Amino acid sequence: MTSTDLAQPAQSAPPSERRTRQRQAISDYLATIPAFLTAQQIHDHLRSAGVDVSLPTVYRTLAHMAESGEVDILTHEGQSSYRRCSTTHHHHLTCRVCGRAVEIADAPIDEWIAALGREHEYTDITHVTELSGICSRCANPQE
Amino acid sequence: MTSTDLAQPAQSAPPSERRTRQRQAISDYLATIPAFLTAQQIHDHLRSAGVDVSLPTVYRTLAHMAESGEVDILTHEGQSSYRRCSTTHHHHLTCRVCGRAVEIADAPIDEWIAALGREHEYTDITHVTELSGICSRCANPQE
DNA sequence: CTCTAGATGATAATGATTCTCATGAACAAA
DNA sequence: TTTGTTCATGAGAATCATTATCATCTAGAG
Repeated sequence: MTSTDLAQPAQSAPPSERRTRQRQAISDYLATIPAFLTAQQIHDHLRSAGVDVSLPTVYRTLAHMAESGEVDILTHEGQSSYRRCSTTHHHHLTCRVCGRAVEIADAPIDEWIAALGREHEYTDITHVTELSGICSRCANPQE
Repeated sequence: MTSTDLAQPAQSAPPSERRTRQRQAISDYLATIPAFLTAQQIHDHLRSAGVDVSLPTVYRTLAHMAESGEVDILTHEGQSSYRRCSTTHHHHLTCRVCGRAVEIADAPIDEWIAALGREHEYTDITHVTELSGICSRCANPQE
């Protein structure tokens, strides 16, 4: 942590990111699910699908994926949920019943935010917007 | 919850809400602070100000106040923070450095949301928007 | 095949929040 | 003012998601 850290050979090594059975399984599973899931739910599914993976590994993998932008994190009542996502800035409209979510671009908000920044003299503004509703499928179950 | 709820004697008893020393102290303190504070922070302040109050009571009181709309709850990294607020629907622009927050009305967003609902066939949409930035005071500390 | 850094699993630790339950105190009524 | 009912409080334990520890394993380079 001092300025005399060992001189790394050419700074060449971005922490290697090994492809393991567990990471592959988690990533594959998320690729098929369009809803937000908790680490527990992901773990439960993989176990019942015969994939032997520990809960800490699920958390560690999700943390990695979140860091690299592969998943979004949504926090609700003190619990985090995860969902694969695109990498551009966007929001989610999540169904409160089934968890199905659609991604929403945020163009109209950006202008509004820029104006607020000027008005209140805040700089470097970031925003988190989460939308939830009832999707058509859950609103009309018998259709 | 059904249409045959018990006929309350004149519907006269809204759970009584006693005014206690502890609740008064918490409420008074929040009235003076324009930033989001954790239950811990509130508890610490009150204790060091000589108010004898337990942490569970702080949590209980904040829960009551949140239910009645007297405070807003902001969740960050699994921790909740609380701040007195006005009762109309609004958002916050919070300083990432000092926590100072300003309330923002949300008019422009409502229309956008209504349009999204129609487009994706989601009904009954609610939204949470949190904005954070750097306030002018923290951006220019020596001024 | 060997080597080694990074990955994993079992387990314990952490930390915010909530619950339990015996005791204390508002406040309405006498 | 005194009493009685009921809600509020405090101390401590319980919960529960998440993270840390550490010995063991393994992907992938050479």
